[in-house]
Amino acid sequence: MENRQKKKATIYDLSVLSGSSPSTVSAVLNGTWQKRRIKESTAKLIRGLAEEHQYTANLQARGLRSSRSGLVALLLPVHDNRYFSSMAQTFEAHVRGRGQCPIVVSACRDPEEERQTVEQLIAYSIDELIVAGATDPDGVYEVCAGSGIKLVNIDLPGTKAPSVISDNYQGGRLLTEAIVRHFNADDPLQADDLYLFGGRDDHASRERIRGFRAIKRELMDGDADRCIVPTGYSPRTAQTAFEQFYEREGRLPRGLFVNSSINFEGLLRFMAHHPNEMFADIVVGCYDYDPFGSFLPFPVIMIRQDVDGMITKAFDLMSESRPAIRTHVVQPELVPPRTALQGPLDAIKDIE
Amino acid sequence: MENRQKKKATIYDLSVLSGSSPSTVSAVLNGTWQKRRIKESTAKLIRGLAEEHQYTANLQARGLRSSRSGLVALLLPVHDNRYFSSMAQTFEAHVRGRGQCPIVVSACRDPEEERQTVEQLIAYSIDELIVAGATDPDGVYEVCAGSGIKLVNIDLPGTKAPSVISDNYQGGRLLTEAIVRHFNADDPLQADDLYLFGGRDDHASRERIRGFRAIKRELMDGDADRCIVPTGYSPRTAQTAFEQFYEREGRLPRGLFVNSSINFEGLLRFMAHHPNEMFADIVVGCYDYDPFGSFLPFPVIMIRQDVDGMITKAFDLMSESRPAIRTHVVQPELVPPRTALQGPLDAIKDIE
DNA sequence: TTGAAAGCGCTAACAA
DNA sequence: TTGTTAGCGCTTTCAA
Repeated sequence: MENRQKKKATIYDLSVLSGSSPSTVSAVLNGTWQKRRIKESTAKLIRGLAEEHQYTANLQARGLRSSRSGLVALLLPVHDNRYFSSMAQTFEAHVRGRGQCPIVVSACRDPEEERQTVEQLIAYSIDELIVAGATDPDGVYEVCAGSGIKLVNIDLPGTKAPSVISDNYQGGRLLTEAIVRHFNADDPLQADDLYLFGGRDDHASRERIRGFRAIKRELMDGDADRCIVPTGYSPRTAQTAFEQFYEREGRLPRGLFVNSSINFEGLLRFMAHHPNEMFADIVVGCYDYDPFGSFLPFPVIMIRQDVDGMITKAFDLMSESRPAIRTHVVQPELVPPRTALQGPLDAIKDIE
Repeated sequence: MENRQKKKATIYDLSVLSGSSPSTVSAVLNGTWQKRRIKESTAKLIRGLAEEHQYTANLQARGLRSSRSGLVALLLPVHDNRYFSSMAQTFEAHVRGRGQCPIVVSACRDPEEERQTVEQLIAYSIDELIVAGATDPDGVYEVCAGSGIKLVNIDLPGTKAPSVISDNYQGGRLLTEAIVRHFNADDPLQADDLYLFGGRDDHASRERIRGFRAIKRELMDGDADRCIVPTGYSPRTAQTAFEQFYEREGRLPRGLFVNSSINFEGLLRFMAHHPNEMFADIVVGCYDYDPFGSFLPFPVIMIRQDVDGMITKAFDLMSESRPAIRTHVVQPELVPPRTALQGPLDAIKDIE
């Protein structure tokens, strides 16, 4: 490591080298030089010097001075899940496209952690923030209030900032109906054989459950309000719920509405302890799309939320000066079994 | 929005309110007050005021002054994939545990984008950087050189900074052997019926291929060097490769070593156009674990890389003052079909 | 067309 | 035990 540990060049270094003042150098290097009517020749000289000395602006200094950082953050519940990871992927592309710097962090669905994390982000003077699937969006708002940050909720709505969410009611309907219709007319699914597992008491779950019930009422006899087992968003608790059901009934319901791919992983854990035959005549609907999930040995119908649509809408709202505090709804898409959809990775050019 | 848009409190505000000097306030609020022998009572007073006025430090200012930011970055090839998203999840937990602020960004496996992104991160004065699966780790090093940033490569090794990678040779052997042994002795897999698809000319692929060939030589007759189809890391190109093979041979190989879950998605796309029966007697080995992938209708054997082990090792190296420039190897794990492993999400406490 | 100078909020000598 | 002071590197009036 015989590298010159020499410090990074600053505008002062360039100012000395070029014989101009720091402010001139600054203007040239941050693009405001046209406005300052700086001579093309000085500009060129300075740019050359900057190149030669590998100048890069100190963004902390710039941010401190201008109280904006160029940082745009996405706050996720978790990374490790195809819904949110595709959201991160899409988000990054958008932010890069606007010439800003994307940063993605997760807060584990813990309201306190959400607030603390956002507080940190604010301390770094991030300019804009998209909060996805927050447990307490309004709590996050409070933290942001007065900081001048642009805030949009996504996936789960808040009441203090504009929100963009999926049409979970419609999605719930679509998915439930697809499950029901997947059974043959000669052996139709009964209402008490169609269960919803997963989710919790949040807006998305409530809406999906509402859709689930509505379809049950429209298409089936029997009590539409039963057969709902919230488990929270965790594989473990979902697994437990499936185990308990199985313990009690000696089998699984034939129709299964699983309220997120995370909960679906609970079903995988259950499957690991039981032979494939047990799932021979089961139909699963999963709210959220996972390409591998779509090809399991039983029919899996999925809902893909329009992540790109939601992110796009969120940035539209960001760029409004004073967006209305309302909730925008984006339509999700039904995905039949054995379907491999294109994803955000397909937008990336292949290497080699 | 009748919120006071009043500016955030600074140490000067608190200095006035408390009657102490800014430096005292600063010391109290950043933990160096013990060292400065500040009276417990003044400290308490100041902390009270800070609380009351919701003071939070301006981290840009602190970073500018101290030329460290508290930011620790992870550079990923892509987000949208269970290997890297679990890496992000694990990384965040580690960084949070050290009281720093994690930020995760992706660079699409593009060497130029990798360098530019890192340059930006440096401009924000990040303190430490983990570069995962970089196409050009040494290029990234060059950008970091002289910036004082701690750098560790992970997943794919470099020659200029310490690296932590999986034992891809051993993993390749494990996986290949498991595929071969999955076939019955009365109808064993032939060498020309065992193909490796995916990957490209990087260290990981080369090592896996070396393991693949070694096992072929040890366990099978025939040419061990054939049957290798690199496709790059993209679903699309992998799909094309499968299609072309099928076009040519009228079937798929019975033994399939797929060089990453991303390439496995290419196989999914192929599957979407062909009936399940075509895959009836196929055995797939996938280098990388995906819980849903493990339960597909044919036997899928997977390799799970020890993400937590690698991240832990990486941070160990970071904390060494001058770590040796060498490559540390971590053992991956073979995952039999139909296995639902615990992941980083399981470390998160369940809500509700 | 350019320069001088103030200051963003914080830290860390050095004084007192 | 605490205050004074000088910047960190940049932007941005205001003057020239």
